[in-house]
Amino acid sequence: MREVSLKSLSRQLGLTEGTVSRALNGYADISAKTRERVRDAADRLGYEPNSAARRLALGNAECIAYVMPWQSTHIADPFLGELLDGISAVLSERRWDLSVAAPRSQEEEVATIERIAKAGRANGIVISRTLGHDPRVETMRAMKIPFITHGRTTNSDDHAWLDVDNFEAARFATAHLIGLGHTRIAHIHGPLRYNFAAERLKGYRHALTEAGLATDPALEAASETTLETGYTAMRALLEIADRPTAVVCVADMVAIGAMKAIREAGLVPGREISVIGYDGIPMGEHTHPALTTMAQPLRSAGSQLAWMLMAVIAGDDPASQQQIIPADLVRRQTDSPPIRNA
Amino acid sequence: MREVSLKSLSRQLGLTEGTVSRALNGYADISAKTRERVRDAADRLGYEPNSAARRLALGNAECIAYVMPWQSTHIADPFLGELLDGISAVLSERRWDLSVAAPRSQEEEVATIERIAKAGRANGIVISRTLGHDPRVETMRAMKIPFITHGRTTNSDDHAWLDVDNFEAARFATAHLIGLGHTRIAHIHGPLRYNFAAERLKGYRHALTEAGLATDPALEAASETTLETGYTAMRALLEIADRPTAVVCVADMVAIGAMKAIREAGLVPGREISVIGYDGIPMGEHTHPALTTMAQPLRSAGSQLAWMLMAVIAGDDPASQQQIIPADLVRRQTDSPPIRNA
DNA sequence: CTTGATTCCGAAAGCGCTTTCGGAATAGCG
DNA sequence: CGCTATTCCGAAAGCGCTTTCGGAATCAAG
Repeated sequence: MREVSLKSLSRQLGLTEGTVSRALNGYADISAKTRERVRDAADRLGYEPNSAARRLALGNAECIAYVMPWQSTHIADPFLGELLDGISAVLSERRWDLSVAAPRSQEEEVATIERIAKAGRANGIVISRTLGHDPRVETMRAMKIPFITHGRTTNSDDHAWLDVDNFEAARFATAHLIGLGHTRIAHIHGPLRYNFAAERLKGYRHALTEAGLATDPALEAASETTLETGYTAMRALLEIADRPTAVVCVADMVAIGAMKAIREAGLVPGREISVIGYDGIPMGEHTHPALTTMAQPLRSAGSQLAWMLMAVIAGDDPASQQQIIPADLVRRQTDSPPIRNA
Repeated sequence: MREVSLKSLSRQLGLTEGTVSRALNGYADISAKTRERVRDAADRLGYEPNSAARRLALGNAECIAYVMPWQSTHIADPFLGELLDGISAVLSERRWDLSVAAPRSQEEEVATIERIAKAGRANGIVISRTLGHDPRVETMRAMKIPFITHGRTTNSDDHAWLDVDNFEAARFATAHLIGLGHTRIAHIHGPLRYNFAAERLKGYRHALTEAGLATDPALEAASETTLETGYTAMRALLEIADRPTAVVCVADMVAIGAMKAIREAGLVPGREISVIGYDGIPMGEHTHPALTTMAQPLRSAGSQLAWMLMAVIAGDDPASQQQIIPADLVRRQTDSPPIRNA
């Protein structure tokens, strides 16, 4: 059960290594007959070219890297699996590899990217959870390595990205609540260094202004994208004088936390206080009451990202690989007209 | 801004490639002075050895692969991030890579493993969610590639694994309910092809027998590890003649689904029917009432797996790299003595 | 049957690195 | 001061594959 190499294969066939290699790689200067013969033997013996050797000879890593956002490694990201699955799906068609790195600090994030680029470990990089100003993007630009971001930055004109229309999603959710008759609408936003959080805040404000309503700093609460912090933020919002009758949340988990706070205050989400989440996580269907949310179709995000990055690697203009996807309002039970009290 | 290679580096230093390489790799036959000089230059120019070349020369992939379980890619695995993070953490210390593959069927799972092994793409493989009889394990054994499994199979004596004591966890949870006075205790189990599900079922049954209680097929319901199927399973359990007063669930998500069914039946989880989950997901703290569960410490599972696999790769006997971790009962609000009615 | 165009394969170089080996320069010893 | 150890580096081979190039064999055409 020796390792089957090109050498052993070729010797067994009475051919040269070069010939066998060309036969396997479909070169035209190999007769159909011997090509067949070679391929049969390769299949039969289970020959698989050594990846390091192939990569070296080709000068091609045949690999793309996903660099995890370090800040979100602790909070369980329910989408990570789907994302990797999607990326891997398109890569495996070409027999490329997916390599993932999990940096432990912002410095390491940048260092990791630099090393990947310098060592030629990957043909391209994908990152997610972009910041408004993102050092990772700067680094990848400087390294001149093809890349795509899941989420934009404030300066994303020249690179490839896939992003949800965060501004519009928050604007739409807020406008929806206004349409129901709400005028005191709060917003629990995420960390504003994240571009998506900043955009959603803008969208929220825009909807208010658009409707002739004043924005009120007291109605804007900060939170991480976790249940706990959403809970805390909502508790604060419940204490202000002129309590909001609705709240737009930066994420479903935050909304679930907010609902908990609302219930604890003796109120019912969707009655005294409407709640709209964002993400469309499965759990949202099963909360009490079921959570109304802005759902984003991320089933395909991974493969989409991979396709686009492949195009960039193939030489396409990165600026041509930019795609925006809409989020859709999924009405369940937490949005309703405000209760007219007394 | 040329790529900095060993050649360019050595030329700049007036040394041979071999000398520079040895200096960088800490060989003793290089004077301290030139070693210093070489390292300075390497740092300054940001030299990073080309990974393909290094791997080829070394005959070492410096990489381990994580092959995702294909069945669970669809259900969002909240632990995936932590797992990869943990693995990556120990690998990055040695500057090894983590490559992840996402097969799309059972055949592909095996084929993926074979290709990784034959192409020498990784020094070792880690898989999770083992089945009682797992073809992946067979394949890795046949390929003679070092590997570790997260979870045992029915035949795990000779390979490395890290696993929770599933039998004991379920036994303990059930015994705990018996201790509270319950005698009609149901179990919602997972797909029994999964070893963990089979083990937990055994533990549940053992606890009953141990206490002199009869096992009752009517009290055993099947489910996937999802909220929806847990809900469905519980609804069925609520319909049987002599309704259970407690239920042990194979997973927290299942328990949450069960709680939903219980509430919908006009009952209160933890009062009319006690519920014990398994996993210890954060969400469990925030359900109503808060879910009692058997929590497993998986924070460190990833790095643990990586350490153990590294040991096997280094030549340790795989049978010496087997570790069992206990699950702990976290009492919250869904376990209480049965209500004595009438 | 000769010439030129094709078809098909062997030979060899090279991808960028590591490592073994041998030899020049230096140091240590009597 | 001569000789054997030692220190330190250059030279070269090799990792397993791909690809370019050239040439022998086969073919078609004159």
